[in-house]
Amino acid sequence: MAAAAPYARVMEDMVKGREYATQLQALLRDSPEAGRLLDRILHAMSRTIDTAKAAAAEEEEASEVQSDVTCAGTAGSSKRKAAGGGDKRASCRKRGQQGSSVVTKNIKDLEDGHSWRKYGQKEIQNSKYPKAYFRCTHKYDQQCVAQRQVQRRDDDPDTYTVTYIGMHTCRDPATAVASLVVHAAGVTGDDLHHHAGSRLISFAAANNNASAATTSTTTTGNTTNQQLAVLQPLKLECGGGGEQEEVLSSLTPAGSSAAAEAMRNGNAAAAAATTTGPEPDQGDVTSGLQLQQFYGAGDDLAYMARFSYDDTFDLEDIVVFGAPDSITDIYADE
DNA sequence: CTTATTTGACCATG
DNA sequence: CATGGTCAAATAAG
Repeated sequence: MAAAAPYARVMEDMVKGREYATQLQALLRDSPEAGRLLDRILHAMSRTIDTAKAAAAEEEEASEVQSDVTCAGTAGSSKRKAAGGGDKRASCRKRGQQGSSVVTKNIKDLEDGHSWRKYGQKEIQNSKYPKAYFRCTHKYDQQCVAQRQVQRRDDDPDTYTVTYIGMHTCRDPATAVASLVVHAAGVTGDDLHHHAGSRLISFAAANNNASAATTSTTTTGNTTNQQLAVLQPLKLECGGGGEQEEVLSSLTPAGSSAAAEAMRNGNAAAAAATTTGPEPDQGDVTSGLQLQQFYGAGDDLAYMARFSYDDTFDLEDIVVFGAPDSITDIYADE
């Protein structure tokens, strides 16, 4: 820091701008159009900021964002050592490689669209708040290696420093590359709450067909409970030109769970539980599915949203097909 | 019942 | 040996 390089200034302004946009969004949340636009703005700004950060981090090891590569390789690991649970953890790091798998960022909203399972928490020296450790829910049934560490910041308890380690290799419909057709048919129209308190959305069947898939009701601590119903995907796309595996059909999670069942149905929203305690102490929140903002316009339009990864693992680039609207996620970075 | 979280103990590393 | 990361038994939640 110290030297206010042009980069720093630009970054500062960008961040400020995004912050203001976020505030504006809150004020304009009653206008779907405005909200949508703001979403786009925010998304664009976030991307710009991330890109700049990544670029800067490559040149000089900045203190905020760092990208390394974890050579997890074919780390089978996970051998249950009965008594001496010794895990040799080889961490080879390579630098300058793209497709970084370690990213840290400061965010206010812990939701990131992935389902995490907390496996530990530690008090950290010089930090007021503990650090929470998460692994992908599908670590064992799908060998997903993604991990996340969350720590509330000392200076700004409203934000968390989140470190993402490893990329998701799971096929969680909520997180993996998958296309779904959803339909914004707010049951009452009122169901389509904007992100008043929570940022969940309600989807309903695209085909009017009442065979609505499972409706997992996510109850946020508050009175907001909405239903998520996702139709079977009509089409599956691969993300980012890379050859992506098959469809989400050959999933064989060992344990028969609601999630597995839902997946079999191609239902993405299965375990969408968004726990937002009145005051999450620190990262101890397990996130579920969320398409964040969704300003569905018409009542009969069907939208197709596609999730794909960024090289930075900045999850969800939601693209909407066949609809004027676009779903964008709001990312309250930094 | 199954699955998730909590939490102290254990382990690796510098 | 201090620190941070993970395990796993107990417990909570659904």
